[in-house]
Amino acid sequence: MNIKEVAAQAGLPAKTIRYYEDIGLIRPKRAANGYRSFAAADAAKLTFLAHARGLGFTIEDCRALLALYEDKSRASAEVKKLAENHLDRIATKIAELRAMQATLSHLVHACAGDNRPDCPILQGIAGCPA
Amino acid sequence: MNIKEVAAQAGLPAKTIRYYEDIGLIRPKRAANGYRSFAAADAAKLTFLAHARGLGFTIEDCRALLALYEDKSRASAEVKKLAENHLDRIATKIAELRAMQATLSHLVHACAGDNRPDCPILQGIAGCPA
DNA sequence: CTTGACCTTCCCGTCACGGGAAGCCCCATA
DNA sequence: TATGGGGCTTCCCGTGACGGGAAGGTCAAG
Repeated sequence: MNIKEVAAQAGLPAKTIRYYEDIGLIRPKRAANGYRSFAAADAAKLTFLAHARGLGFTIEDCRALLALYEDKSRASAEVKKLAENHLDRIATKIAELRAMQATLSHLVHACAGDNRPDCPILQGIAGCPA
Repeated sequence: MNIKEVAAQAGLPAKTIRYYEDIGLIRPKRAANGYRSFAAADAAKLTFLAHARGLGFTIEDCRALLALYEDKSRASAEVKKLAENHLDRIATKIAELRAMQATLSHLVHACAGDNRPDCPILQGIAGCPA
């Protein structure tokens, strides 16, 4: 399987797959002409990576998850810890965004948005610490 | 006012202030010894920038907002448009994070987290497209 | 034989800075 | 006066996770 086909299967750009090889997440074999030759196991790893990245895990998290995925004897407690830490990060990020959203939508609501030069949004940004 | 003092006032690292000068957001004068010399107007701009960045605006948004802030004759409609676009981006980002959160917390809930080697989280990542 | 699609490596650009080196400058204290 | 310790300057590299694009090899079809 060449790179384009595995890319379509995994739902990743070819560039990303080359990058994943660069940083050691996958190790596809090479054909005689130098082309990467992906086995079914490579495709499965790439699909796994695509999903894990889609869930927002960092590359280093993905590296750890992939190692746990490959090593069937590992306990699931480690996986759960990684996932729970990531859930914490997601929750924190959502809270930050919601704070921004609250402040900003308040300012937008106070702004008439007409041709008057004085704008409550600008004044809010200038004066309000968040 | 030297850089450290204005940094404390604006709530920004000195490095960030130098960077903002590099990319043309501010233009502080220079003292005879080459030190940056910040006037009150510079401090106000930096405070404005710190708040706008705190609300999640990109640097280029901040550049536009700063121009509008400086140019008192501009209409507030432009500001409102920028802010509303940013609110859209925030809402989109929150939605993405919430989708990740939903999927992942579902998987975590299904995982006993004990010493058994088969982990629903790993299987979920391997099999589920998001 | 040529064309066009595919593949390769390599290098630079992204965004918004942070770290750290090398080297002035200024003030206070011994 | 020497010296020490900050503070200031510029400059360059690194971050995360790739994307764009150049230069060039390879393959299948017509």
